Amino acid sequence: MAIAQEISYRLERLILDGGLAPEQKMPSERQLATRLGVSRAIIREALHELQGRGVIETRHGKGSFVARIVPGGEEDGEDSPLLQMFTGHPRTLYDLLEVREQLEGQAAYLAAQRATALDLHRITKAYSALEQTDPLTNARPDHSFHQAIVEASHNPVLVHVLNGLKNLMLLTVEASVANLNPREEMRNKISRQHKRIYQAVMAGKPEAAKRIAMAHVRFVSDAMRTIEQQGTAIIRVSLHASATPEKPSQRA
Amino acid sequence: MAIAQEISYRLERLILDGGLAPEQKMPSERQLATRLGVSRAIIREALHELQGRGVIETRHGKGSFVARIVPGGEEDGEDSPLLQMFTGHPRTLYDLLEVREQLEGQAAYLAAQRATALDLHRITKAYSALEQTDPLTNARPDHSFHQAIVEASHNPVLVHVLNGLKNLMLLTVEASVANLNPREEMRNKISRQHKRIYQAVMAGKPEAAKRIAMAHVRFVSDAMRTIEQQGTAIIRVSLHASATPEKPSQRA
DNA sequence: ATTGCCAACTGGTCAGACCAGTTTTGTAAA
DNA sequence: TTTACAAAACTGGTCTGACCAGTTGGCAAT
Repeated sequence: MAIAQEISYRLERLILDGGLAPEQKMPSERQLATRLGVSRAIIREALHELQGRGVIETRHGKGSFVARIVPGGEEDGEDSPLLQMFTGHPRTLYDLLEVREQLEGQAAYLAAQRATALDLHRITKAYSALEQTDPLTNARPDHSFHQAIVEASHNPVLVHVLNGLKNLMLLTVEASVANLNPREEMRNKISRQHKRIYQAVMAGKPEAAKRIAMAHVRFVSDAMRTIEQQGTAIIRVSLHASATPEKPSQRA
Repeated sequence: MAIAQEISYRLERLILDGGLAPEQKMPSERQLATRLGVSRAIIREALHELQGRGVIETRHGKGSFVARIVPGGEEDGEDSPLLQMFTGHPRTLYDLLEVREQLEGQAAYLAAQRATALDLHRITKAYSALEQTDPLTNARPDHSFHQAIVEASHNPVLVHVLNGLKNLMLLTVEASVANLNPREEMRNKISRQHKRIYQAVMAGKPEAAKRIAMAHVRFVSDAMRTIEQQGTAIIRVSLHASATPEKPSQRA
């Protein structure tokens, strides 16, 4: 075992055995280094290990201190990184769409520019399915269509990011289709937008594709805003549900 | 927050977000140090933190690996097939910059539009620091400046996504500054671009800010392409591979 | 006594060196 | 040609000594 690990182990034992009480200040790094006969670098690595384990905390200029709450077991509570804020913050949805507008736009642009014959075939297939399906009952074709375009961009980063955003969106609100489609005119407009995106991509017109795709997302965003303001409750999903991490397998 | 903590945090996020799959080998300490522009000691401290947290394990002479069991109870999913290709695929870097171009542009747009007095103060502060620092020795001011603008967009999703992309980038190549700054004219151009971005945001000119910011990223991307084609040592692993276009990167 | 400054702590970061395992590789021997 | 082995060329592990950056306490000037 490396010296650093050994020392971190010894210190942890010392703390857990009560040799060092919570809140208590530990010896300085230089002292520890001298007493234990190792370099300060090693001490620092050991301390960082304890820090990562939550056993101590360190304050610049002051020293290291035994943490108040020394975990008896192992793992403690769960961390909810940042996606917590996405809970119940409707505004986040629009932030999301704001970003999506850009990325979908770029995806359409690149797709129109780079799509191979195979890509075009896939897109056509997805588009047909979209046309022939009743959007009220099934939101998947909509997703598939957009996804096909994104993948035709041949930019794996773009695919990855948009996929992440879509997953995020599912946590906040059900896909736009669920909210918008029930409205007749909305459905028509969206349908027409899809058609124009499709045509632009197939015709290899990047600028047009981008413009239309952006307008599409923007339209959806605005529409949802309007709906929300009208008091009509947007269908939101509770994020506790989960348990169904269905993942559309995409391969590039 | 100390740099070591910051790095350990970013790496952990990267792992949790699926950027690095379990069992996968992380870049070597020396590589990370170079790419992140910090000393190896810092990298080691950060890695020890992750080690203490059980996120990675390290084997002498072999390297550090993402632990099989990552989180304390999160999704265990085995899917993260995408960022695998980031290893040794330079092209991905440009895909990344392609996406960043859009998002940084939008961030600048929104910042120019929404920045509060406090935001402007922060941006100014970051910009001053950027001006007064020797970019050769420190890439942080550059990051801080861009970050300040992104945050001024008041779009948490944008902040989140761009942060993720930045983390991804540091796995591939060190921040542009390290590669570009050594070249006198590059440094001047970039410096001028920063100035123009700064001015546009401060003046509240969204369109201009967007245009300039996008051009900035595009410029960096193009510059790196040029450098790479010139064979001038861009910070990256040299590939001895002769005639093997498809390299079956095995992981196990 | 109050103020203010400096010295002596503390942790934070860096650079370069060298040791110790592991893997690749080039070459000499079979 | 194939095999074997030793030298490179990786990887992480440790050390040293320096300097930067917050914190604190004491001492001097007011």
